Amino acid sequence: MERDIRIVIIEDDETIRYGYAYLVGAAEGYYVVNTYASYDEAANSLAADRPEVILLDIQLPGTSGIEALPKIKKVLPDCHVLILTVYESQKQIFDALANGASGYLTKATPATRIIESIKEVKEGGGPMSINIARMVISSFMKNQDSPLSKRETQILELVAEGKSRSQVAKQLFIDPETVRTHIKNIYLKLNVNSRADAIRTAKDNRLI
Amino acid sequence: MERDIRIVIIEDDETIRYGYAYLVGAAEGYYVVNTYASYDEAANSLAADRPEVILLDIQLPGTSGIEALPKIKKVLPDCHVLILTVYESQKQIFDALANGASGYLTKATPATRIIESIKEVKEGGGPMSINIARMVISSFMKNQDSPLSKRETQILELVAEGKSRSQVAKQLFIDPETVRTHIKNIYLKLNVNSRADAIRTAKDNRLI
DNA sequence: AAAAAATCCCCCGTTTAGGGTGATTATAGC
DNA sequence: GCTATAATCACCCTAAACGGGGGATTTTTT
Repeated sequence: MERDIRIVIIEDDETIRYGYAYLVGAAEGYYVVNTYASYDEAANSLAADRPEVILLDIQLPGTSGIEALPKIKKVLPDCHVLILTVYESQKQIFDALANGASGYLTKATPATRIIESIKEVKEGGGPMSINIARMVISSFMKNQDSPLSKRETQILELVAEGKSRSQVAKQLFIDPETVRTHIKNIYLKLNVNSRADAIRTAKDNRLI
Repeated sequence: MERDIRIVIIEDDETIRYGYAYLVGAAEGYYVVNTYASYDEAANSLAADRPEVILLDIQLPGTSGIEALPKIKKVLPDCHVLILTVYESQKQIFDALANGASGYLTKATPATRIIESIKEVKEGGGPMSINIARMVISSFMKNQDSPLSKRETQILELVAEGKSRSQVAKQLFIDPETVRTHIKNIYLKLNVNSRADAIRTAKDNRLI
């Protein structure tokens, strides 16, 4: 028979902390080693706890969840960390995953799903709602109703790569003067008068 | 009692197609309306099939899965599309999700997981392995051992925004000549001699 | 037929870029 | 203490690029 999965919960809200500890601890195959109200409180005991999975709140007093992540990974490199949060903000998700989190759960997630998720990350898979993935992707998608024509967009993209008129012209097999006219029109449409402003405006409105 | 979920499978490999059709069709609550070997073959019948979920192969003869996606979404806007593929290439995942796919399954995915996934996407959630998400994220992470100093990186980022020396200088409260020196050193380190080349090289190596 | 997009041309003056060569200061590593 | 790296500023130079005007043609789309 398999050993229980060792779990640590770091969450400042007492109700949620005890709730999770009870729910997860009651499930077969799961052992909640310890719970803490903050990372600072957990820091010295984590190594001794030897958790395989940590449920980590983002909003913590003192060291935030994001800040705690690399520290945790340092002492427990093989430990999987599941982030708990109320908000699904894009930046949070990015930061968490970039700092080594294994997954992301909102506090609305039902207990059964959390228990599933713990098992999944332990086995190498991972939970992640498609909505979160969509947010990531949407940040790459261009605005559908851009004031710029296709050609103008294409040229602005090259300009945003730092290319000069003549470099753009060569790449598109057109005259530098044509590139120039396009850039003039882009400036008119975006109401700017420099490359930097055009790039900034275009990026802000996701035209490029 | 609930209606069965109507499913269509589009997959050129006959073995896989029949295999999936059998496995999914045998599960309770799932009804495989039709199967096709290509999108071109399916195009005229899809509206009549009224599928709620489509399993769509990426590599198809004629119209590829990626090309088919927007067409499918046009006639069946509420239909969820799960992409089937052998390769987890970053570009494929991006394109698929950007074109409206609801999820992404590799062909190694066990049948039970596929059936789960169909239900999940139908109910609004979605399957997505954390590994895929990581690939997305990793494309944003900067190289840890960059040859560029912090200041150089910072300046190159501003240059990549189309800013001139004087604009960068103003923003960083330093002399344009200092900016220039930094840019020269960047060029040296990256072995380039133009802004466009520096930006390209830096982006290729994820320095910015 | 009208509008939008894409192409090219010439005027002008100002700014910028990039190569070369040098210096000072502070910080960090050996 | 010495050395390397980083960050700061200076002045030489030329050629290229930029942006504001003006106007024109052609193709595509509506």
